[in-house]
Amino acid sequence: MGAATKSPEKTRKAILDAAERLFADKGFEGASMRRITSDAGVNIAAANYHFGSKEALLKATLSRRIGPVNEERLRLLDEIEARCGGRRPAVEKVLEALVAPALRLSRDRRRGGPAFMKLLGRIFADPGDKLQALCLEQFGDIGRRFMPVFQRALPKLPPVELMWRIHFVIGVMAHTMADTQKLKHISRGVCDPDDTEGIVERMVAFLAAGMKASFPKGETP
Amino acid sequence: MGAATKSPEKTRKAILDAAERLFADKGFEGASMRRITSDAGVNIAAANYHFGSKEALLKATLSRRIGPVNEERLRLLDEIEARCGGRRPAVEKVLEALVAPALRLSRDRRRGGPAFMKLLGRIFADPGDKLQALCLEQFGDIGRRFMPVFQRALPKLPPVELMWRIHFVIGVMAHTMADTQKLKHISRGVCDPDDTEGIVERMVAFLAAGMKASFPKGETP
DNA sequence: CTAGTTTTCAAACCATCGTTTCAAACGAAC
DNA sequence: GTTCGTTTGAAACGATGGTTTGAAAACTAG
Repeated sequence: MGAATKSPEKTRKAILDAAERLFADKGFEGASMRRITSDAGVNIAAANYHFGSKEALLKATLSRRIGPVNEERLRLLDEIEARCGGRRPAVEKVLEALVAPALRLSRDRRRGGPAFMKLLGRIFADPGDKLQALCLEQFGDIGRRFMPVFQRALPKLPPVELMWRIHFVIGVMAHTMADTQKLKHISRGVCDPDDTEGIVERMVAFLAAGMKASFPKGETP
Repeated sequence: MGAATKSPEKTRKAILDAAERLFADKGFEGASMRRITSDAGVNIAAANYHFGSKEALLKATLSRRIGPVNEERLRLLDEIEARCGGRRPAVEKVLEALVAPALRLSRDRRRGGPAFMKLLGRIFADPGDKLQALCLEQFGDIGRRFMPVFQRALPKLPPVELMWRIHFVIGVMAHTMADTQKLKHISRGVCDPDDTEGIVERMVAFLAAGMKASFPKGETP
């Protein structure tokens, strides 16, 4: 009845690591189970034995990383609300709670690093039915938790406008997360994609200004 | 020696239309030549006969639409520079020249519509080697033309910050272009993705505020 | 009309895909 | 050591992928 305690977990991890890198590089359809298991140094049947299917493997690959990130987001948000008591929270802080944990993940090479960021950005931009549903499943709670806090931080902004702006925020996040090196190439080394804290600062400054902007139909909140 | 003048162009167009829709919906790897040609109502060999390969078909699909959009972007930018003479151009106008043509394309159902926007957003978010190169090939000129105008519109913003912010702008564009219906679903119908001019207004307002924001290291331009 | 080219078609080719099978190897419990 | 559930391995399955082939069909030119 006892399970083998060492080897199975190693193969699971090896498969997840290889899947993370290959899904990020080639996309869901572009990465093959054969290449994944080959890179992981295990038999192809082991992947289906441990995860059931390719789609389930992708799901496991995402969950392994997104879980902790989302937990830290919620923790930061709790902290913000605790500190500001009844007063209205600063948009900058809320944005940072949303943006920073994901971006910081990119520096922790032991926990996924650039590969997973690329993967996340790719999944976000994928209009495929299944990946779309997977997205909502992984981020639905975050959306429901952050939305009202944003609304309290910007009480004069109509809900429609707020939704659009959060949509824009997600676009900036996804695009910045999806690519860590292209900008360095384009800017000929001027922009450093490894300066995570610098990027967080810049994103928060940019996004906060956008969130607080006066909106087409009228008043400035 | 003479070419059949009517039918071949119809098949080419049918293939391009089907490819546009399927590449957008399923991605490059996810869309099959068989499905594309089947949807187009032509034989599968016709695609390889007219375009040579799947990759060349994608390239043709992109070129057909991007050309006119980029031309209008440059036209609008010329117009802006002509009107403001030596004075510094308004960031809002420059942003609109960059953003509006692509977004307006989505309303012209005869010229591609939502399918192509989805496709473009997808290509942008794709970290694959070939698609990345294809992207730079199609948008390199636009970047080189817009960059200095943005710099003149925001003279006090250091070039590094400007590059990052343009990077953010591209993220918002790509994400908004890539998805026309998801937001409607999430917002339970509150946000209308078909209100193109409204979206342009909102994006320009949001992005202009972000571009003009004070930056971390110091002064507000 | 005929000759010659361009375009279409059904079929086949060969590779690769995700998944399954089933027997061998393994590890812990008795 | 024997037993039993867990994990791995090589091979095969059925399906689908992009691409090619060679002949029929459609067209233009003379």
